[in-house]
Amino acid sequence: MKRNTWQKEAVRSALGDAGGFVSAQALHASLRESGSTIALATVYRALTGLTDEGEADSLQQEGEVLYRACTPGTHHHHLICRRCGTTVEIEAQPVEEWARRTAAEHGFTRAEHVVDIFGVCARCSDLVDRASRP
Amino acid sequence: MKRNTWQKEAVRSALGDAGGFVSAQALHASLRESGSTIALATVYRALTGLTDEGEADSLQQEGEVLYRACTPGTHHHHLICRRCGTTVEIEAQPVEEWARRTAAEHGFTRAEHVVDIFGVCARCSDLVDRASRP
DNA sequence: CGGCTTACTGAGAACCGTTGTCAAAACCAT
DNA sequence: ATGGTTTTGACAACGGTTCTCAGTAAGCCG
Ligand SMILES: [Zn+2]
Ligand SMILES: [Zn+2]
Ligand SMILES: [Zn+2]
Ligand SMILES: [Zn+2]
Repeated sequence: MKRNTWQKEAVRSALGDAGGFVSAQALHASLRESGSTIALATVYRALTGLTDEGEADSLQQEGEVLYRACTPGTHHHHLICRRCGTTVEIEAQPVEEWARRTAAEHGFTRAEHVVDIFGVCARCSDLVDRASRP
Repeated sequence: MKRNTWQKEAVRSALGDAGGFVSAQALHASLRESGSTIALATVYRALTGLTDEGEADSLQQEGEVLYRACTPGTHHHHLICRRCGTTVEIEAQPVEEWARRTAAEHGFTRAEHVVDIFGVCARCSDLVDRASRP
């Protein structure tokens, strides 16, 4: 039987607070900073669990896996700030259809797709602009 | 000054022969099998170089980076067989526009996008079907 | 051609994110 | 409370990639 522990809850909650995509290590660090004694391996295990249960999405960037608390049960994509990780969930029916059609046209079966947009969010763009101007 | 070595040429050629996405380690293994004495680190260095010069595309899958010799100078996406790595380059103007518009709508700047379709190619689908049928 | 500079290579160590191991802790049905 | 079982924490191990550095060899110049 699956058990509930404060560690799992702490990870779920910290992931929610993060707002955007974060790495397991970053999440672990922020938990420790707020006084938690949770172990790194436990954070990894909790994140894997959340992902399996559909409560979190994950993606790979620069050799590490990033996680985010996402709306469960919905197929969606992401618009992610490269600077601060802030993320917007986006749906795009046209893209879904295009993907399905393209795969079929080339005889591919069991097709999945990866569609993500990386950019610099409004707030971060602002900060960059300000910094580069005297 | 940049120099030409048989090692770089060997990697370029092997990558071309591969046809689809392959890992640095797989490429190294296949080079050794065909008698080459090239070192693994050199394969990594050559692939990094080819990627920087736009002669190869790369993507991450399951914790490793895969490379492919791609049409240089063109923006395109990929339809990739999960089983054999066979890859088709695809262009999708509607998706390009959608990505640009979506980023702009949310105030994101310097937007890039990742759009790839993973599936099982016709040949591999065939093999799977045959195998699962008596 | 032969020498010289300097980029490149090979071998292995180091690195880093992640997963495995196992004894100790803690959850929870009874 | 008790006991069977899951989960945790500390640390070792792992796998892909990068770094280090001494030795090799491109390619320029005479
Ligand atoms: Zn931002
Ligand atoms: Zn989709
Ligand atoms: Zn295939
Ligand atoms: Zn595109």
